[in-house]
Amino acid sequence: MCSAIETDRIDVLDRIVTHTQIRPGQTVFEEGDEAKYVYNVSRGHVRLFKLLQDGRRQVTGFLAPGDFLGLAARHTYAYSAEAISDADLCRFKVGELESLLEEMPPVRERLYEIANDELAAAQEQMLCLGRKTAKERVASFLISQLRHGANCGDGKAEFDLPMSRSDIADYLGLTIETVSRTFTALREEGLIDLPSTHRVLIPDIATLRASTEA
Amino acid sequence: MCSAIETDRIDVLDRIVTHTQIRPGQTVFEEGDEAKYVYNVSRGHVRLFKLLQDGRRQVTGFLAPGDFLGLAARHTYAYSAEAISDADLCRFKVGELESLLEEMPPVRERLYEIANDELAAAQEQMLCLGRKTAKERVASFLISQLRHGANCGDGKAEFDLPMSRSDIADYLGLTIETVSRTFTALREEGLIDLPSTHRVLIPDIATLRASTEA
DNA sequence: GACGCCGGTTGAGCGAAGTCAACGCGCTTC
DNA sequence: GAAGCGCGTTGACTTCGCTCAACCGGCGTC
Repeated sequence: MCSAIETDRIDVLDRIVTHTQIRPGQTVFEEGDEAKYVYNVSRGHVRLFKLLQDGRRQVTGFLAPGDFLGLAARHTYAYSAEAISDADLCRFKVGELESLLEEMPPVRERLYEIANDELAAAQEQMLCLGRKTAKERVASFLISQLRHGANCGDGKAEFDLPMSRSDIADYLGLTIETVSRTFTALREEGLIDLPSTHRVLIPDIATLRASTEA
Repeated sequence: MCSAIETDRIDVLDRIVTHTQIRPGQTVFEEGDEAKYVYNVSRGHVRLFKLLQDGRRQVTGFLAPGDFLGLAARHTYAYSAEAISDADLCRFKVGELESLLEEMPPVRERLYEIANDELAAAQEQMLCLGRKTAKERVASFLISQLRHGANCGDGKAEFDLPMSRSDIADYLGLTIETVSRTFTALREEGLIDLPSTHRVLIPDIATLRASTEA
């Protein structure tokens, strides 16, 4: 648990951490809530999203075990967070984490790097949303999910997609129907296989990557 | 110059800063370049963008005087940067800035806040690109540009747009033609006025803000 | 085991934004 | 001051992804 912190510091962390369990669809926090806590996902998956008044939703990211949640918050959270599946979270009070960081500059450094990676991912996603076609977006999404899942040697990979088609659609700025149709099209082209609804097999990663642009 | 740093530290900064001038369209750095420098804009405007192989472009942000450039970079820059107009930049070597920060924790804190604000802006932009209509995107863009320009009391505001229609289009994930048509439509609805191509007057900020969503 | 529900897929038609093309206007150049 | 050019606007037509609707299959309930 809380695997991003060096294991020899676990004892120190135990002083300030609380473990919580949440059920699918349950809210961790909502956009605009006072940012009192930072979380780390130890089990399950979480979606981050923003809403418009009329209900349109933009999913800004998905979290897997090991990922942090609420790090970038200043004062209030800039997005809402909900569990996709059953999930376990480690919760830190922002203030206590802060004083812990005083003692451990390398950890602060690491958190800064994480924030930078998040920013780079956000910019990549802007490119996707602003300038890519539906097919390119879905291909990009699958490639980006690769790191999380088991990548089985040579050019192949097979892994689970823990989120629903609706989550994927709201992440890619598309509709459910377009996501579904695009999955089908990629399958018919032999770029992917879908052993079951939430499982993807990529027979040749390089070929799929080639269809993420141009 | 370098106005984001407290003025009583200017003497320290002078030790490590280099001033550079660039012309419109000139490149500051390109995506993938080794991230040796951090910059601060002291005059003019800069655009940040990513390209796809076939030339499609996504502008990820615009910088105004006082804004930092290259802060979030790790190892290599994640985007390219070009001057929009004639611009003056302060340039710091990353390593030297780093050691300066060791002496000045509050400045590091400030840079961290800036990075977080950037991330929040990126997420807001994802919402825009993924889920808003052309009209909502243009209205959101105009509202976001408000802070930079002179805001003349009551509900009114008037300011310059330093970037071209093409830059705006690539920022909003639209075409030049759609941006132009949308400006015209907003003007015909009385939501904005366009005294000249690069100047905007917002007669009632609240009304325009209302058309940024729903 | 029949029923209802939910998530996903597929089909038909539509519409917002893109494409292609013409045109206007201000600036620079000669 | 005529010519050329870049940028912006406008118009006509096309298209990609959306909307609306039907349908399918797995799963939980009674």
